[in-house]
Amino acid sequence: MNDRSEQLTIGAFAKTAGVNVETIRFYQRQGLLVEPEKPYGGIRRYGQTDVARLGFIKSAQRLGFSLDEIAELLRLEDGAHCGEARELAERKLGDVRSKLADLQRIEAVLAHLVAQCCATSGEVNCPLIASLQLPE
Amino acid sequence: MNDRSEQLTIGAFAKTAGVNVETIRFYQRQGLLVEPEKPYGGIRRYGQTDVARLGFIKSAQRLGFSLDEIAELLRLEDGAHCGEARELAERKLGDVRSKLADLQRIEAVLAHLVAQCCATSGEVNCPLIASLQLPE
DNA sequence: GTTACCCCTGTAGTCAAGTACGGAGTCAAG
DNA sequence: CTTGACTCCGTACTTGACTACAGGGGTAAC
Repeated sequence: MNDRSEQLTIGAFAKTAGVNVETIRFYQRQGLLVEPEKPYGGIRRYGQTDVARLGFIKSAQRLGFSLDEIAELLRLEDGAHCGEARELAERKLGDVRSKLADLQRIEAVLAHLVAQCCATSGEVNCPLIASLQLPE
Repeated sequence: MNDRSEQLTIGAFAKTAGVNVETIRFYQRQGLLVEPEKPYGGIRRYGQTDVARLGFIKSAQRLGFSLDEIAELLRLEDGAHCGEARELAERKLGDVRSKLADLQRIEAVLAHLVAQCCATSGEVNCPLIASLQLPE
């Protein structure tokens, strides 16, 4: 896109993204982030697309995606062939939707719990657990 | 409740819940599951409430809750005092809602991607990443 | 020109969450 | 009353995801 934004050293990149420098190197080794080529004897530089990509990794991770799964998600953009990408996307979409359903159930129960708490005191068995026989 | 259901050996319990026996023992050590007291020189038995509880643990885990967080959630039922429980529940509710928002964003983008894939071929930069500058 | 700060590469250590295993005991079937 | 499957308990190993560190080098400011 615009080369102008390729300003950040790895340290600045890490700070911007709120992660450890070592984490970036680790992701590079895992193939989640690309190491920009470095100028002769010089220092690698990072830009906004890298920051965005790392932000995405961290977000997906908070939702329980493993690094391997995230790598798959990322491969959707990194030029995977069309059919393959679509299939992958559909599978992930299924995953995501079932996670959504789980979370919504938990949300409902927690909200209920907050509302009911201190209101009822006769009940003993937790609605949280009771309502969470989720299908695998 | 009904003692009749306390039938399962740890092996049967594990099979029912779809986990490894060792995982159950591990959760007991971590305080996520209670070890039922065992009859003199005998074998411990597990019931439906244990199965449900374990199911809950696994569900919460798939959503990215750590075992420590799950332990907190479980403590909501296990006789935490009311105010404390409510506070915890509210905090978790916040977590859950932000996870929901993240997931919904991912869902939208994936769905879009599946729909668009093979339809457009001029675009290069991934909407997935572009749309996922989530606030921490 | 040396001090401070950051970069590069590689290897090793940590922490959470299991998973495996060895040795002894239990229990039901044949 | 022994055999096979299972339980109990403890300890050790593994995997995923970092995190730290050692040893070497560049560059910019003083």
